[in-house]
Amino acid sequence: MTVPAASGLPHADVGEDPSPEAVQLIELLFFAYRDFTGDADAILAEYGYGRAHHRVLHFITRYPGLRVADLLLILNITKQSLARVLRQLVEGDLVVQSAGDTDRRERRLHVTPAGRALMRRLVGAQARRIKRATGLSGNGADAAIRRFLTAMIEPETREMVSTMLNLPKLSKDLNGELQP
Amino acid sequence: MTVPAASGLPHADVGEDPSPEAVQLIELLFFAYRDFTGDADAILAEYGYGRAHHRVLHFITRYPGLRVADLLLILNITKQSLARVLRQLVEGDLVVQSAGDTDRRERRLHVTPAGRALMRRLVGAQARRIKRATGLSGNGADAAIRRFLTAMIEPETREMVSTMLNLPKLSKDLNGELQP
DNA sequence: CAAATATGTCAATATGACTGACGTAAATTC
DNA sequence: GAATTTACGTCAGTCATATTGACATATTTG
Repeated sequence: MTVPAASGLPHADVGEDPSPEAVQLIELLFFAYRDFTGDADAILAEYGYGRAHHRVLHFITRYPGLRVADLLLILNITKQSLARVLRQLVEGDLVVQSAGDTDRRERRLHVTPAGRALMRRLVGAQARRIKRATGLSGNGADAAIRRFLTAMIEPETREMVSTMLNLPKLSKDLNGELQP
Repeated sequence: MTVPAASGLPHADVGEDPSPEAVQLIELLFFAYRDFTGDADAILAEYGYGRAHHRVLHFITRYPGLRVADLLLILNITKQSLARVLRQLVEGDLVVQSAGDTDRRERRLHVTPAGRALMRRLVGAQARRIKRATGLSGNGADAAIRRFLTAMIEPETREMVSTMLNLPKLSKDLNGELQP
């Protein structure tokens, strides 16, 4: 398989110096990510939701018992931005909130069966595309791709992602929930 | 190097079935793309531009002499959406328009020196991140990553990207411009 | 009890996208 | 040469997602 953006566009020209390989990857990332999110967008549109809802639903599904503050850290948005999306998910009965066990100010977030059903559809669509892509990428490509994407993440963010659920407070609580 | 999202989050849970590897890549894609665009966002903010301007500037830089219609196809947006962004780029003297040689209805788009300067900064920042990431991904990872990202693109889009500048009309005109 | 924390909410604003309708100039077709 | 099509622009209204800033409420903690 050849690389479209290169094979088809012999006369491309980006400034002076920058490495053509990097520029190629910049374009591939743009198109790949756009179509990747497109899978989910189409499904979400049926429900009247958008990407923001997807992201929230995803992380609540992935890390049940997540608090609002955790979501804000993960998504890197303001609570005002989150509020509307989260309210709609709760109103749509995809997510439920409950006061924290030890700290009743906290709103622990959980996905309802309906939310799980939607997530299955979304993950299904996106996983299908990813499976196809990794399948076409050759043997052992999987690890290389994971390393690449991981290295693309801002070190700070990377650390946040990896350590977030290990933070004393959150980890303690989550373990309590997940290993009862 | 380990994979944060996996190593740090042993208790993750997404629905029932979906392959953990795919789910992991879904998350990595989210964070990787967010931080990747973040590089450019920070620079663009200095100029009062946004991602939309970046995309337009990128493709005009990459394919000089592009027509408005081509941009609409590439970006998959409406002309009304493009109009404001393009107008701002022209007003900001980053892009110039000129009537087509053979068809004077066309607006052939070109980047000005100022536009090139901005693009150099943007590409520089993004290329740096990509270089770092590919560098950390091991030998031969480059090809695997390109194949993966290419395969992630919707086949239709993929074809569009690869053939667009080979279309009789555009290819002819562009060749005339690029190989005078 | 006072202070800090977790969350919610009101209000105003920006960006980037959309639909629909209409206009204009130039090329193409009959 | 008139009619149609094409390339592009523009006006108007809307929506989704995000922002900043200010303030409210409940609960925990020192």
